[in-house]
Amino acid sequence: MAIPIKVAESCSLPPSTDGKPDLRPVEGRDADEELAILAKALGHPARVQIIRLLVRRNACICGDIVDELPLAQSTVSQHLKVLKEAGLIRGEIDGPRVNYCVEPRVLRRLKALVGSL
Amino acid sequence: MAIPIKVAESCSLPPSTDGKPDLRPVEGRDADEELAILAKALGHPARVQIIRLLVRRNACICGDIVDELPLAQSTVSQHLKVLKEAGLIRGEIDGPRVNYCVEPRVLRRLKALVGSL
DNA sequence: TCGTTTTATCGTAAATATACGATTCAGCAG
DNA sequence: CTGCTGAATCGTATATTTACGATAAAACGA
Repeated sequence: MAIPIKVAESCSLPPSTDGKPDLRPVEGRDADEELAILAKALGHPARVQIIRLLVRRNACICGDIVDELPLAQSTVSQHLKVLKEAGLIRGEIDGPRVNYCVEPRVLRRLKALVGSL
Repeated sequence: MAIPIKVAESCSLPPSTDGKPDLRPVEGRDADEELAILAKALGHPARVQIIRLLVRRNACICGDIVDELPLAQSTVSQHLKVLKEAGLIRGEIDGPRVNYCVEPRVLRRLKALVGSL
């Protein structure tokens, strides 16, 4: 008998107001790899803080993030890059500034993956 | 006005059959640090696989885990150590073997922390 | 006691991550 | 065009992670 692969939505916590449901499986090799990538990106206190900041305020200028953290500008930029490469955040160019915001879909995906454990 | 610090239970997903609720806050510097540690421990595909294995089967002999993964015994042992140091799993000595199992409390804690994002 | 089995630890090489200052790049304002 | 501001990237030093084989340690069974 085929093992039934779980799909997301096993826990639709915050009633998830926006976006459509993510139908990709939350188990299997691909899901494991994805979860590992997302978890790794979150695996540093500074990056957790950044995500928290971006969730609280809807979006945030890079400079404001630098002000909130006790780290050099270049270091914050590196952390932002890690989060961006994992897909957790997005940066929109706004004049000379860059406005960062979380990717709700990916954050939801992370929650679904962790929830499946 | 004081900012209300969130406490866990914002999402009590799998009806959480065992154990008492974890009343520690899911925000703040300590929570960030804790989430970073747990996420980092999960930040490798092999370790995600191990956790999945231990959740599926209730517990698992170290050797069985080695059999399931395409890695050397010493490497698996190292990954187990990382997970153990993060508190996600526990190893009980059973004769010459070691029986590993997840720490449900810590796994629940991780879910609460991720859910708070 | 002597092997056998099972797991942990050691030693090590290669890769990645982390932090910083210095520099570069991009987008305005004048 | 020139200079200013904000952000990214470079260069670099140090630390951590990851993988492996080899070795040690622990718990039995004969």
